[in-house]
Amino acid sequence: MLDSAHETHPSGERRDRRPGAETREPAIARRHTDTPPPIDADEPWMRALHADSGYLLYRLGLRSGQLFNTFLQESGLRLRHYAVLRCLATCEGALQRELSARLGYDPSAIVGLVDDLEKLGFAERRPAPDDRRSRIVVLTEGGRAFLRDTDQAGRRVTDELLTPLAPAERETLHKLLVRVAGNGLA
Amino acid sequence: MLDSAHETHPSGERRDRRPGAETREPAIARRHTDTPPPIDADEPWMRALHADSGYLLYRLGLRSGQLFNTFLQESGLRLRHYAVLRCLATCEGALQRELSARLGYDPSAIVGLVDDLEKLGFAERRPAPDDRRSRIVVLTEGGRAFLRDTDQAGRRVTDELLTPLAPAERETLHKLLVRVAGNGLA
DNA sequence: AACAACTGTTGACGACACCAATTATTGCGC
DNA sequence: GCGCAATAATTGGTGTCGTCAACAGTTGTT
Repeated sequence: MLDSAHETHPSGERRDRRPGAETREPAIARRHTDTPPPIDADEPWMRALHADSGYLLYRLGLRSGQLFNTFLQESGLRLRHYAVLRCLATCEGALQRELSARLGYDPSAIVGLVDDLEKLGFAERRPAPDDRRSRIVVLTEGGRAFLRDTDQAGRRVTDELLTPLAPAERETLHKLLVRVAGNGLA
Repeated sequence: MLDSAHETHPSGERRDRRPGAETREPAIARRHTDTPPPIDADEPWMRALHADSGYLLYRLGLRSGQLFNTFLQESGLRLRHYAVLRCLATCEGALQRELSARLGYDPSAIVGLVDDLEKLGFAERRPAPDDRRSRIVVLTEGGRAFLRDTDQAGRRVTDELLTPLAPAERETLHKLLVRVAGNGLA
């Protein structure tokens, strides 16, 4: 699975982007006379949005999510299910409240996710002995097997995303991302 | 308008995350006996998902988008409107088709976005003289004024997001993000 | 016993990515 | 010139997702 996660753009005419020499190619939309070209690239507010790390992060996050989902689609899961599974794998049994806090998902979202995972036999809810409100969610053997089987393919997703980066650069990027994520959710 | 783009979390009880010492705090969900702790942190598939740059990117992108939207919310716009505006500011008149390609949004999404911008008087559609199918979208004076007025606040969004990073690190991160984004959309 | 706080749960709403279909128009081949 | 594939903008529908409000069962406190 997940060999060619490339056909994201069925019609390959989406990538007419040149790295350098941006912000200038009227070429086609250049003849609606009325307004004289008031483009002053000097004006700071006229910079491209892609020059903004925040927006870049936003777009890249989207692409990353899509990539993860295409990788997971044959298993019937989606990224958020996978996140729950991975979380369960490390904390070994967690209240839904904890999952919600750790993953940054709304408590109501956890319900559906755990429902699905239970239906697939990847996790199950158990009563918490000391608090009858809570349910403890644990990974089943099936869930463990799934994680084991898909681990390698999962790594390939990030590999694919970071293709243009050398290993050392990926490390740098990762450290920076961790720093950025650090103060808020994780 | 739009001075303090900070009151992002009305109820400040969402960020109980500590930067260091993650992945270990059973503390509460630690007593559902049945399963013996089969946690082998050695097992590679048991690493936390947050150790994955791809997932980190996904979460950070989400946070970035939220931050942008709270910054824009008083103006009635959302991030995607803002992206269109900024795109128009640099290319000065673009077919909707071009906006779609540049921003990576579906053509059908552009329609609604430009509709909204037109309603707010920030942009307008003009007929393309050589192709009556196309409409050329141009920034109005109002749109230019809006960009001028909100520019500083816009920068503050990225500043806020990258708080934990020193200026040099932000530069590094930005360069890496550009590289990653480079091969696909922008 | 009464009351506030909390857990899981359901429901609704809006934003958004995605895809299919439609209309008006263009360009091309015959 | 006439049909016909391709294209720009548009509409509509579907599914995921983030967010909030409300609710029931349960806990802890007073």
